[in-house]
Formats: sequence, C-alpha cells, structure tokens
Amino acid sequence: MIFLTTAIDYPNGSPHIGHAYEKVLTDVLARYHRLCGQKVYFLTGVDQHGQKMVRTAEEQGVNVATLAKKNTKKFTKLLDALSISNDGWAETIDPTHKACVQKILQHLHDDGQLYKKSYQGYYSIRQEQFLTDQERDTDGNFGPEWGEVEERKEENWYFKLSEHTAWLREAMQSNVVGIEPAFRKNEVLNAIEKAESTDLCISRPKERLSWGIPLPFDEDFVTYVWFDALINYISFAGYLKDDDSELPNFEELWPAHLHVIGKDIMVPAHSIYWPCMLHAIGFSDEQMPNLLVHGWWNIRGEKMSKSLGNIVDPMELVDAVGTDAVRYYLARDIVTGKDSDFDTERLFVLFNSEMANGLGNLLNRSLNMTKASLDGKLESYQHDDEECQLVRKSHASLLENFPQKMAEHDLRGALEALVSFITDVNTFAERTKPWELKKDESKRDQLTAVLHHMCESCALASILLQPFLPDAAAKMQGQLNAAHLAELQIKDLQWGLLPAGQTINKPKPVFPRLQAQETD
RNA sequence: CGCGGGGUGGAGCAGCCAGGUAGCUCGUCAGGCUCAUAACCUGAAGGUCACAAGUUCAAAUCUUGUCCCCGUAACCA
Repeated sequence: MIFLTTAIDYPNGSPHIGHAYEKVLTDVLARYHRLCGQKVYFLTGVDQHGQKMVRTAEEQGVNVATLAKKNTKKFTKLLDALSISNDGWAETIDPTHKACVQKILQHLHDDGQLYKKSYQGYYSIRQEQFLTDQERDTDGNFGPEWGEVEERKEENWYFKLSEHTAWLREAMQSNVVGIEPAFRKNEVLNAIEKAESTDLCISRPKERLSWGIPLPFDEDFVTYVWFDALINYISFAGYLKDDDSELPNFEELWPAHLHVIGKDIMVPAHSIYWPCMLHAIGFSDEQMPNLLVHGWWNIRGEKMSKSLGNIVDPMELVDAVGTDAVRYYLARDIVTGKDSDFDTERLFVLFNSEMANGLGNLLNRSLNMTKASLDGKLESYQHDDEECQLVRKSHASLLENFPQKMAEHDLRGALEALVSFITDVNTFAERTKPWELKKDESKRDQLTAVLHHMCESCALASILLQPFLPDAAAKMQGQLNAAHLAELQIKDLQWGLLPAGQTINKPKPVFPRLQAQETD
C-alpha cells in the first residue's frame, strides 16, 4: 500500500495557489501509483486548532468552531474544483483524532517522555512560543517578526525532544527518514543542533487557549497545535483506532511512502518534531516516513503576499481557465523541490501549445482523417516502413522515460517526455501525408497503417496523461471509443492497445484553446 | 564570515548530485503543408554556461576564492 499525505492546511483564510499546488502534486503521484497497479491511500485535510484560529474568529466576531467549519468548506471545495482523488480526509476537530492524540499523550506521559515545569520568559503571541536568547537579534532585542512580545511566567508540559536528537541525527545521516530533494538535508542537520538543547513545549494553559485537545492527564492544558496536527498522519490512518472504526488498517498503510510538504514546514515540524515524536511513541527505524519537500510559487519574482496584493486565488483561476489547465500548469512549470514563478501568460502558452495545439490537435486530426477516409474503422493492415518504425521507437522510449521521471517525482520531466512523443507523431503525420494517401485507393493499406499509428499513439498518450488530467484523458478515450484503456496499468502498456477493427467515435476538441488574456 | 537557494542565447527555465558534441518552451527570421483546435512540420540566427584560479586527457557540471540577486521578516505551501 502506498500511503501519501499532504500537509493539513490551516483554514484561517482562503486557500491560495500554493495550497492548490501541493494537492495537485500529491494527487498526480497518487493517481500515478494507482496507474502502476499499486493500492494507494491518499490523505489530506485541515488543521483547525491553534491560537491563530481563535484570533481570526475574534477579529471576525464569530465562534471559532463556526469559523473552522466555514473555512474548511473552502478547502473541500478546492479539492473538488481540482479533481483531487483523496481517499481520506483529516479534520483535527474530529473526535477520532482527538481520542488518538490523547492516547498517545497518555502513553508518552506514562512512559516518562513528558514533564511539567514552570518557565518564565519572553513570549511571542504571534508565534505562540517562548523566545530564547537565540531569537534575539544582534542588538539583544526580539525582532519585529515575533510581533508583540511579553514577559510571562507559566507552567507547561514538555516533551523530551532532546533525548531523541542523537538518534535523529543518525537517522537523518543514514536516510532512515528520507528527504527529497537531497539538498534539503543540510538544513535539517543544522537544525538538529538547536533541538539538542531545548525540549518541546507541548501544552498551552486552558485559561488562555481552550481551542484544542485537552491533555488527558492534566485538565488545565490543551495540546500545542503542531503536536496535535502532526498526529493526523497516523490518527486518520487508523493508528490506535477503535474496533468498530471505519478508518483504514494502520498496519497496511504505515509507514507513509511520502509526506508531501512545503519547504516552510520542513524545519522544525516535519524533520525534527515528527520523527522524534514517532521515535518516542515507539516506532522503529523501519517505520519512519519519507518527506517530499516542494518549493513555492512566487509572483514575478516576489513572494506571494496579501500586502503586495498578488495572491493567486485557485478557485478564480479554475473558473477562468478550467481544471485541466490549472492542473497542467502546476505540474508542468515547476521543478519539484524548487521555487518557480507563477505566470498566467506561461499557463496560457504552455497549455495552448502543448495540450491544445499538440496533443489535442493530434487526436483531432487523427480521428477526423480516420472518420473521413476509413469510415471510422481501423482494419488490420500489412504495411510497415521506416516512418512507422520511428513512431514505434519513440513510443518505446516514452514508455521507458516516463516512468523513470515519475519515479523521481519529476512531473515536469515526465510531461516533457510525453510532449516530445506527441511532437514526433505530429512529424510522422507531416511526412507520411495521410491526406494524400487517401486519394489513391491502392494505398489504403498504407493509409490504415499511418492512421493506426496515430490513433495508437493517442491511446498511449491518454493513459499516461491520466494522472495529470484525468478528465481530459477520459474524454480522449471516449473519442477513441476505447474505455478499456482506463483499466490498463503501466506494465500493460505496449504497442497495440487498439485492436484491429477498432472503430472510433466522433472527434471533438478535448482541449479548447484558452482565449486571450483573462479580464482582470 | 548565521542558514539556504540562485546567476545558462531576447524572455522564462532544465542540465550540475553520478565531468565527455549546450537542451527545452516562448519569441524572431525564412520556408513547407493544408487532415486538424488560424493548428502542424522543416530550416536559420542568437550563448566565452556571473568572474577568476585550480583538479583533469576533458569542467555549465568537481574544488577554492570573488562579485551580484532572492528567501530565511507568514499571508504560511
């Protein structure tokens, strides 16, 4: 079983293009694994607890639970709009999750991993954490990034993070916890040093924050939001579930094949806290998850921000250009792990040239000619020549390259391989000129061969496109009149997916060209 | 010397980890084709791969140094 997760989003506002990207990235991987014949469990969700939710609710003058519900809906709507195929849905206010978190806390408490102590120091309200001298700037002050800082003394519960850092360092160096891309690992190793000297405060006094999961052994406190949120990866995977629960079978899912996360939450949450938490709970090295850390979409070289007014709303984008174009662009124009520039013009250009003009047009011309000159039926044929062989060679090399790129999580590379194949087939059409062959009845066998090569190529393209653009792929298969293609797995793919005597359906553009610039 | 990322034809980027003819998309110029979504195909121009030194038979790729740019300042992916 391939267990894939995204980060769970913080619904104190509307989703932006970054949220959309992470979902699409993970969805493409999930669908690809399914295409490989693997069982997949794809989990995504929302992190509804935490002080910031409370503050946002106060600002808007609504009940925090109401706000959580309202904003959560925006995220589920986005999943629909993007055709995300998640199997599970994680909401941290779910009682099942709460029960699991409390069981884990109790276990850690009984195991001596937690202790209570009083701490006096400077507290950043915005960051919801106490500050140490390490956070002071060169002048000895706390910078503006911490917002309002006040001196505060309070008792809290701590997790003995420092007792696990030696193990973590070793685990990181030996790839027990895998991190992609590799260059991110250094950041983690540097961050471990800091964790060695500090334990993690995992509670917040109820008197000042009641919106959270109460500690089972101390009613005066609720759980720190990260400690709560990270556990979603196992709680919704069925860890410590009740017998009558409908959650999946944990032993089948765990460890997570990949936690797909953004670069901002790698350190410390996912690369320090999370492995140490699992280690403390009792998970072995073999049960450690892997991280796929993706980059950010910038806007014209600048960070996306509300103050700059350059936030890209994925819902508006889907409304304007459609699900296919958004999915295609997010998968196509970024190197997994790196940052990229979000550019609507690029979206138009790439989608129009590669999908509409390239693949869509290829399918359309192939079917039209098959319809017009062969009565829509691809009979068996004898003809073969060098041009046909070239197409089959390109077909074979795509079948080799595409899975390789996907295995490296290189979505862009996989799509480039697909586009390159499409170009080869279009070239094939130019050279063999089926529109001339049809004028000579004696060349009917050759014409059939050419059109079959074109349609066969479209059949393969439709299957490889499935993880990226499932709706478009289905439309292509509908026009090819070959619904059976959707049932095939990667290992089944070879030349000859369309049987002799295949009749095709009426062609209709699958990828309408995106028109002009959007009106903003 | 906090940490990290980056500097590649007009634009945007890949390639760098595992050195070996510099690649992709768009743009520009010229041509071809007409089955198709005014789409498709061919050819051309255009780069001292930031700079310098080093290692090597060979460096965009490895090492060292220098100069620039951008994050690390949540809106949080």
